[in-house]
Amino acid sequence: MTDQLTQLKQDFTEGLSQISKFWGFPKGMGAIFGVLYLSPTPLSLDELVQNSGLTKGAISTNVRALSRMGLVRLSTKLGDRKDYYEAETDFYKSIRAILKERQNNEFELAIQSVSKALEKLEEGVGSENETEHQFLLERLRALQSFFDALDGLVKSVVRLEGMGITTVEKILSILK
Amino acid sequence: MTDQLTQLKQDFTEGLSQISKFWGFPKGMGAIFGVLYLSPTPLSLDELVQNSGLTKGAISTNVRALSRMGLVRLSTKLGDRKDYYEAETDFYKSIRAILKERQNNEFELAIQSVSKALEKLEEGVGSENETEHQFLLERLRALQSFFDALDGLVKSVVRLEGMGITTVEKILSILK
DNA sequence: TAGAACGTTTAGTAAATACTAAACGTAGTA
DNA sequence: TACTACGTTTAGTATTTACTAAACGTTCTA
Repeated sequence: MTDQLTQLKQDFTEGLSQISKFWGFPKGMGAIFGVLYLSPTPLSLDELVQNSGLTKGAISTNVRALSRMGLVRLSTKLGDRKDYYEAETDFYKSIRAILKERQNNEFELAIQSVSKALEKLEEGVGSENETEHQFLLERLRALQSFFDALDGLVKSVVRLEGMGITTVEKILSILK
Repeated sequence: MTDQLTQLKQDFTEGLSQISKFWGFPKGMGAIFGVLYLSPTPLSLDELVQNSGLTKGAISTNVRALSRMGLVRLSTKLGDRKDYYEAETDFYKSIRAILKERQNNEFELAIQSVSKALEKLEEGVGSENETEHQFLLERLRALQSFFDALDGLVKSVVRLEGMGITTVEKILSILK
């Protein structure tokens, strides 16, 4: 392999590392995905060690996270007990998986914290000061309906089966 | 103010802190926004110190970031040299501002790293091995067109003037 | 049953990040 | 000019996070 090509691949995975970090994922996750995405064949854990510079442990945990998010698929060879990993190439599918993953964790909790507060207000907490009570009710209700809208959006994207470039184009046409 | 109400407010800002962290922003940013969002009147830096538990320095920098993202507005009183801050209540407006902010920074760079790699490939780097060269071209082109689609989406959202709940509903109707 | 070849888990460490405390700059005020 | 009231910047620190190295458990093989 030419040095230039090696360099190109390194730059690419470096770029993906940045993207990964940017979206709040570990840098290494991006790097691992990058290596897999540029590989024509599935790679074993040891091959990933060689190509990414990370150690087994790090790759083991990161690759598991990637699998959960649907960005990486596990494959095996008959008579070979190694695990092999390959990059998912349908990014729209991945988006759905990632949203689904996030939905269950922190996202739902965020919504709950608002509705919990709202509940208490409606039960009468703080109603001694009527104007403030009214103000808080208003604000929290507005926030809740915003979250509900987002939640609905996320849920319907997660449900979506045939999402792809045409879906994006349809949305674009709405946004004028 | 009742203890219950104080507690409710604290729980709420705690919740916003979590959300903030989740989306890759400092925890304190969420807390500051939470305090402002629950205040009927704009607050000064010192009032924020009292209500958020953070120090002046932290608030100064966080509030600036919030301003840039359009989540907080600065207001002043005549004959008073303090700065006063209030929460933006139009969240759709905020989304646009946040996307705009992010677009210019990391997001664009990510796209560039892909197209840079693609460029080199098309200039012939790595073409000694024809099948691999072809493979890499294919993969990078797919990734680039995905990024382009996202970029278009983000750009049109940023441009959007009257975004609101109806926009969300329109999109929902498309997603069936 | 012993050994080898795996992936996983853990304990410790390095690196990144957000904060505090205090110095600082600047602009109003006596 | 000196003093005060601000917001900002900086240097240092605490906390969090992601990683390494190594121990570990399990499964296959001789």
